Amino acid sequence: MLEAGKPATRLKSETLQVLLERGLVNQASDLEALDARLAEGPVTVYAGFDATAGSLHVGHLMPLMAMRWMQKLGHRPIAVLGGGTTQVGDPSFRNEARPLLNDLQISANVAGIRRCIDRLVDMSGEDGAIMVDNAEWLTEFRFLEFLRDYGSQFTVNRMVTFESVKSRLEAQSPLTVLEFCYMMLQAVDFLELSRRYNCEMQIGGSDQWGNIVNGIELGRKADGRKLHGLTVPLLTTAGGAKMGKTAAGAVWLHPEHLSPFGFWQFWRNTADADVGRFLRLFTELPINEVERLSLLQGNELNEAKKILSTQVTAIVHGAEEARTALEQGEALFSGDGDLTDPTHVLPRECLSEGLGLLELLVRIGFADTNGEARRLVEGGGVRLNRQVIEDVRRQISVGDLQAEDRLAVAVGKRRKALVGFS
RNA sequence: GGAGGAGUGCCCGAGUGGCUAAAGGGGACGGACUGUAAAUCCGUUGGCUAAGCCUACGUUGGUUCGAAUCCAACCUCCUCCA
Repeated sequence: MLEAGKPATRLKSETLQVLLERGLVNQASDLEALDARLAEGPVTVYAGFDATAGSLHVGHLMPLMAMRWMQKLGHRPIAVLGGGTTQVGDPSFRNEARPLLNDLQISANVAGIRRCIDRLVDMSGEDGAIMVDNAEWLTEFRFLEFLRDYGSQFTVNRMVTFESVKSRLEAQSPLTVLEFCYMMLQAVDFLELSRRYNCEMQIGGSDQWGNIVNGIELGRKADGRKLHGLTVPLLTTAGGAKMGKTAAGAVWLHPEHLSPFGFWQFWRNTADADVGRFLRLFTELPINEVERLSLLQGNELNEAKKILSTQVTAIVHGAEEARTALEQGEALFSGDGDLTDPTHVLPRECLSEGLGLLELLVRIGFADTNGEARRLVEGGGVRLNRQVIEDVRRQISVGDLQAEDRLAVAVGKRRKALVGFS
């Protein structure tokens, strides 16, 4: 295992040096061979994304950043959408089977994910990145044909040794043949991509190690090709916790799942101890700049957090959105600023019909239930137009509206909304 | 196949007939402090039209005025034996 950020002087390839320096390397199948290959010239590299949700989240940013760096350095990325593999469900490190998604959900999810990836790798031009859906080939196989061609290349003996399925087997929790075959499918993906696009390298999360290794072995057995694998580290906080959750849920990359401002806020709230590492991982600032920012202390570190937030938001949502988010953040948190554009719009009629404070909080998503809203109010965490309200029976009326019929609602220090009525 | 043990709220875990919407811890959220950080302290943490009602301790039935707690069957997991 390699240590992130450690300058690797013995490496020949710039690519691997950059990835290491950025902290994007967890383990590699054959580091020296990979280094030699990368030093030789451009390679085609792929990472796969299963369509289990309508958006990718911050965890997926790691392999995507690795692909961006590689593209910058002249390599060609392929983003593989798991339209086929999602029909099976990856059992890696899971203690029970995932609920299976139907075709409709999968294709909707594929569309959302496509949109996320689109922003992160450059698809333009002849040498641009490629996006493919593995349903393209996986759905074409006939069962007997598949078993004969590929089933013969895998032994169950070997397959059960993988850490990713071990705990499931040891716990005697049922692992269906369907799920068990997932690793074969991902291996076939790699083989297929090597044949179609001359793809020689796969990047994935550390939980993908077993699946990647299977692909490498299949490439060697079936075609006698030398394929390479690289995993990125698991995204954790300095506290060691798995990362990517906020009060509002997962940190999604798709703007319809999480607003660019919400995304910016997530990064703005990074713990001090994580700033340096995150700047390295999720921005493209030169490494000496990253180091300079990491050395800031105390209050000054907040500047680094803003830079981090704005940089990452720019990569995921675009420079324009990032600037807006930064401005919003500044306005909202430096003194008496308020949001300028409504974040939610409710029909005007609900005012005359009688809109309770609790209902309002639920409607704008600041609470899941009336009970939760009640607790927030009782705890003194709710403000209307910057006034703390502790009356749970408070009704919202026309008199509460400020200029342009707007109502500023805030919960806690960080959740703020501007509700418009029309 | 035989014997024993276990399944509790988001997670871990106490609870062996009424005082139990269920101890304690973690997490999460709110408050104080601060730097939109960490640490610390305080509070909250099933739902509802909140007085009251409803739903909850693997599942389904049963005993009882009353069950997370007792009984039966079933499901799942763990340990030991074959």
